[in-house]
Amino acid sequence: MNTQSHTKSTSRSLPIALLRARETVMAPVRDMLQGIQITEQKWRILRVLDELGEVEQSTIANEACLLLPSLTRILRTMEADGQVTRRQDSRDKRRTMVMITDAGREILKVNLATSLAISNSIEAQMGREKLDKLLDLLDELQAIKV
Amino acid sequence: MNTQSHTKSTSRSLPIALLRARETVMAPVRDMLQGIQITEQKWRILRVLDELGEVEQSTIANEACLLLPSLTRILRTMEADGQVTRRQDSRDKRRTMVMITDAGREILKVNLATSLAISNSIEAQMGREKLDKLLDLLDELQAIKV
DNA sequence: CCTTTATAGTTAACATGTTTATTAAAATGA
DNA sequence: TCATTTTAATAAACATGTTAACTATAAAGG
Repeated sequence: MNTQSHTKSTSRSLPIALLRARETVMAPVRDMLQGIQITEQKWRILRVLDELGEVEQSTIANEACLLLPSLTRILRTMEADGQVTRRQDSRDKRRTMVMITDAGREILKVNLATSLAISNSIEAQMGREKLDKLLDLLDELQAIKV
Repeated sequence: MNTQSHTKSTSRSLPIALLRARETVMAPVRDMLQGIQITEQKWRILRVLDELGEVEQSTIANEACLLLPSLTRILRTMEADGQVTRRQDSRDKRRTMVMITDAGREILKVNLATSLAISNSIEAQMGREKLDKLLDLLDELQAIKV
């Protein structure tokens, strides 16, 4: 008898189930992004910036679910590659405001159709209702305090 | 109007929802593991090995949702730290068979109560029914082909 | 004011994620 | 049986994840 015979087996483990589900969803997205030398993280950042406009880095970190140290590095290369601009906030000099560039928006534009096709494929296979239910449950899970 | 005004906003993005939910679930697990110098990945590997016995690396990778190159590195340090043993399979010399050691099992044993408490806390807040529903939906999502 | 505390971001160090290439061994098939 | 293909694992290179320590600035409280 193993150590975790009193615990739930890994087959119904929530962390692993979340990881597996994410792999399934992200696989085609990564395929899409690989052709244009953009990582999954940079894609999320571009989407957040396109949606929210000029925001500080902490906001990006929160929205795109990235830690600040990672974000610092990623934005450095994105700025060097001309996908975003950064400037110090004049009122609060601790803050760095980040904005998407035309080149950054172009990346979103070019991949919009593929991105939509992926979403639609998932919805077609899962069904809109189940997908909504899943998103609701994930929201609820994310909101709890353990 | 932004580029993705025709797309779903990041707020109902499945990839980010999965990521956020995972962060919530893993935060207390990481707290638990940090005290004993074990990463989340090593914890998953120990659980899989305890559950399945001696298995080849590909099986671990599949069960613990890790890529083989990562696993190669992680097992190297786990073997050095005496948490697992590795041996070449005699029939198929390509395979490496991995087994948990007593020291590895001890790590599971020591953290069993905390691990259970975390699971119970999540279940208490979400409810068993919703949690099962969520696991079902995640299983279903993971099974689709995009 | 001035000290204390909190916040935004960066840096450093190490672990893992991810892709591509490579090696060795096993399976396939003419 | 031998060339071809597939599989298991590793290596290398670069990006990100994660924690701890640190800097600069702002906010709070006396």
